[in-house]
Amino acid sequence: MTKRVTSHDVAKRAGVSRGVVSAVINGTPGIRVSEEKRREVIKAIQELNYSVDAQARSMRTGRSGCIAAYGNLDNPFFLQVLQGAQRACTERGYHLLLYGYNRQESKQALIQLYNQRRIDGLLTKDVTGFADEEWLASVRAAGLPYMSVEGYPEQEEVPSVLLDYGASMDLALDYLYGQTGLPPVYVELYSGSAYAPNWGDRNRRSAYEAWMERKGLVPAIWQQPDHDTDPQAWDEWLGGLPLPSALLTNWSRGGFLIYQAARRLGLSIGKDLYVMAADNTMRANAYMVPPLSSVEIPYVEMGEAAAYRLLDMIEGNHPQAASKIWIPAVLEPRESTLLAGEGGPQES
Amino acid sequence: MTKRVTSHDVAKRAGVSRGVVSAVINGTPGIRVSEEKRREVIKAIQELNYSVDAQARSMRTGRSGCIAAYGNLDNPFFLQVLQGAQRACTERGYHLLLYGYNRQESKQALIQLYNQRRIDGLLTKDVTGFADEEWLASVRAAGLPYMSVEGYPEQEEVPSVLLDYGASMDLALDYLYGQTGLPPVYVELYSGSAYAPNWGDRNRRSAYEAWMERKGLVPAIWQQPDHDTDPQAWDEWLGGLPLPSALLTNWSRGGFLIYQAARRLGLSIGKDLYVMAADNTMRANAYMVPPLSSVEIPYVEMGEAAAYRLLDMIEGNHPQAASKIWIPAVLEPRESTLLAGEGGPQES
DNA sequence: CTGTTAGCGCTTTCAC
DNA sequence: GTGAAAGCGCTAACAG
Repeated sequence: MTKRVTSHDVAKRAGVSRGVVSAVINGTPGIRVSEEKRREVIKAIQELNYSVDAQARSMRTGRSGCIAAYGNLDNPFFLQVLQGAQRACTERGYHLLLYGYNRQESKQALIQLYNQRRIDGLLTKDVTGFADEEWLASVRAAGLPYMSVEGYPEQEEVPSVLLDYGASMDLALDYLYGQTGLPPVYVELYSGSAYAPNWGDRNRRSAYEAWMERKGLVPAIWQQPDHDTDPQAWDEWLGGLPLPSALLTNWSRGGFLIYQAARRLGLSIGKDLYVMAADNTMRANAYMVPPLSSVEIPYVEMGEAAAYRLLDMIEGNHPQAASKIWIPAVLEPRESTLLAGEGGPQES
Repeated sequence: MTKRVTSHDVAKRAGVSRGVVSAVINGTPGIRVSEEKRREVIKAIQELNYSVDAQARSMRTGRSGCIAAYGNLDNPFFLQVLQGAQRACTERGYHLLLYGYNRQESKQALIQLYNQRRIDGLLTKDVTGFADEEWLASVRAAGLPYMSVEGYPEQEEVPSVLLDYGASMDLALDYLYGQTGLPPVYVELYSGSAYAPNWGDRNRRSAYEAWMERKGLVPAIWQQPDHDTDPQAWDEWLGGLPLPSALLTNWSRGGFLIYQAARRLGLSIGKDLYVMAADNTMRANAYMVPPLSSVEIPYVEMGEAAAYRLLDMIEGNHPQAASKIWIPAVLEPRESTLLAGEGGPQES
């Protein structure tokens, strides 16, 4: 193992002192260095193939240059958040550490990471509407710079990036109604055995009701559990609908269930039924047959926004503005809402 | 900002010297410390809420305790690889840094990371059959411990984790044939304008041919480009098939295209056509209607295996065994290959 | 404006 | 078996 090249070596080679080398590399504000010496230093760095030792620098400066992202690694959305965060980190010269739900390694371990000076800040991808006071208390006690994606919608003082679910419903409803002229029926799935909608779904539902009211239409909501689905109930309900009908479901899985029921009943999506989803949890909307229209949550953008804000907090640039960042949903029109004449499937 | 608690403080409080503190924390082999003092130290650590400064430790030891994972953040599979790698890191006390295809920040930057002592090793998720001699040369020159997932299948000396595509085809074909008793037709998609199958697809194809030959069946291969698909060609081909037929496609996207054509022709999957995919690139097989049977690549496991091996290399535990790790594919039977009587959709 | 120097907090060798 | 001390490589404060 050949000895490591240090700033000392560079200084010697360039005929300057180590402080100058450091100043050249870091562009230290208060330090002027003549053009000639600067060139010497750069030349020496290249000739010796010198790289700054990240650990030594971090030790000296007290900054690790890393932030951590924590989330559910089973959830494809988390990858998008990571992508956004990664982009932001690269641009700002930071590094991104990845942590996921693992065994029972609690979130407290993330705070340890900060105490160990391994990270300068933390970003978590939470489930919509998530909030945990105890966790917040730990974060504050540790002084850890922190951003949540999709968490803490109702705690104004907690920095987080949120999607405006109400606006996303309006977007979907305007589109669906504009396409079909049919009063949209809302298909609301819920998880677990009892109906207990999370923050996002509560917003969706009330946005639906408000939208219908504005149009002078009467809300029609069909509510079903996500698990242990009862095909017969779906068939009866769907069979009783006037044809054609326009359906908007809160989760993309609702689209899957509707497609299945339609298949059993011999109904055609895009002719008998127009279907749209208010999210893309399955990440499969584009692959359904026919592809399922939806409004989607731009997780990449959310991750990016969260990371930028977090880095601002770390570097003390945080504009004391509101701590919430609101991101708009994106409309993705696909075939499931195309009228037959518009390039939809030929029903021969 | 209150001053940081150091091992010095702990030592003072416990009435020992700093070396002892370090020995207690790290369980340093060559250093015996009396049970009493050990207890004192642990008590002091807790009372002072002391955490080791990761940077200082790394600086001293020359190990960052981090590895980097690099891959395409647009690709959901990469998340699975990450999940496996993360699991391995957690278990072995390492940390995982995430890097992705970004702007033109070339892979060379990853080698810089090693020169900066920011990482101890690198894992890349490559596309199947990927190989890049120039990159390998850089890696070797830097002495960077390195593992590839799915890359370098034909360079025995490059450590990588690979899927046995031949075996995966046998698995799929045995299942499909066992279910249906029909000679499987192979639907082979390729990307780009000219047919230039990658390593995985070459293996798949020859495995198909060999399997058919073993059964005394005559191979039937329908080859189509993945992009700019020609619906009419698909319709004509599919319409000319005897019914029922059993279809195996190399990519799950082939399933999508088959489903679309079937829909146009009014054919029913699970009755007229049995369909199966040899991978799950779209990550949507389970959400197709009906759900699409497939053999899938256990990327989580591959990521985990790669990370463990990489950590072994870093820590010098690498058993000089073969550098290739072969992982078997996993069969996922779903409705698209169920005979009608077996719980498939009721075709009323 | 440039050079010297004092640590950052830790581990590990070396005396005791 | 235990404690003291020498750095790891860097940056920033301070002299010159």
